[in-house]
Amino acid sequence: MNKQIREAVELFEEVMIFGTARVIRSVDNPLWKEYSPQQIQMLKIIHKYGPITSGRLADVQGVHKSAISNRLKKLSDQGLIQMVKTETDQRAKLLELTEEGARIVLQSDRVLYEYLEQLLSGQVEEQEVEQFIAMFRKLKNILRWDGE
Amino acid sequence: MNKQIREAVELFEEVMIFGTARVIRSVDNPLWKEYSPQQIQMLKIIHKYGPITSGRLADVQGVHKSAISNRLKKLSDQGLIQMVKTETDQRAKLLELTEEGARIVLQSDRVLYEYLEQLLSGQVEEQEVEQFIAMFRKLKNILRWDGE
DNA sequence: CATAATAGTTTAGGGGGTGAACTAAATCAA
DNA sequence: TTGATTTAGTTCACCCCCTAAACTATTATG
Repeated sequence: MNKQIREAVELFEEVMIFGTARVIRSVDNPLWKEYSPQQIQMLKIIHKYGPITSGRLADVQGVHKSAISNRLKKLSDQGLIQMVKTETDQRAKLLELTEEGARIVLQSDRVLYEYLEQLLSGQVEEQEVEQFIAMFRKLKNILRWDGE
Repeated sequence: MNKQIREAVELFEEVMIFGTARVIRSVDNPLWKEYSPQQIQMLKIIHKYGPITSGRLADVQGVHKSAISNRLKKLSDQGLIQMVKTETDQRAKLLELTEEGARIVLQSDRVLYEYLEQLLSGQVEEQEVEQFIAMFRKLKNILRWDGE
């Protein structure tokens, strides 16, 4: 089996699978202590895709509906998400962010931005950032989780 | 704030933080159903660094000793890990893989290899693999979790 | 109208993690 | 040497994540 590919696989595992978890744990910010990455992701998805149903959220996050149900309860208890009435389907619940929820999303963007900036400062060339973007765009497309 | 960096941060988040979890969940293989990524990682670390103590494992995996204790119990119950006597320090427990444990490590390498191969087949140029390796080597160094 | 499909919730069970309390062994120091 | 302190690991309480199956309520369909 191709030696080069072997190294790629190993790096993929070390950086993506094992490394990511460490990075997340090492971000030292109250916002990340208070909300899990999955909760933040849920807020971001709602922020981006406007009023959205639980079911759709489950598809986008790639988990079962029950996982969303659970998160929803926690986040709406904290006043970050609110329900909107649906005229059409009485079963569906449309979710949207409260102002506080939107604030958290913006704040979390800043936190990650600052963390990465500090992590990368002086380590990366302008040109490497371009390469990084190109490669990660590609990765995103390849991994293109089928749930769209 | 720099638009290019903003995109890099967003891609980092989408691919690394959110994407990785999806990839892991979507690997459809009995081995990955039976053992968690953290369990696999623990086996690999023991495989690579020979007889090793719990404490050292906690450092390498970047978690508390109690998390390791828990995993250790599960994995040794399944006969993948065994204890070696230490002559020097009676408190320390040196861990090593059983033959079955070593088998699992090799098998798990194959599973990931095959999964990625199938995922990337026809999507990636030879040259891109080189770029990928270069960039991930760099990422690995930058993220260089301090626990060595 | 009765049956089937769909949206969400709930519950049980297993994975991950932290932090503090606790045992036992090793070290240090008076 | 002995008493205090540090160190290696375990255990426990508590939280998050997830799946899968059972269950309600509403909508669609034959």
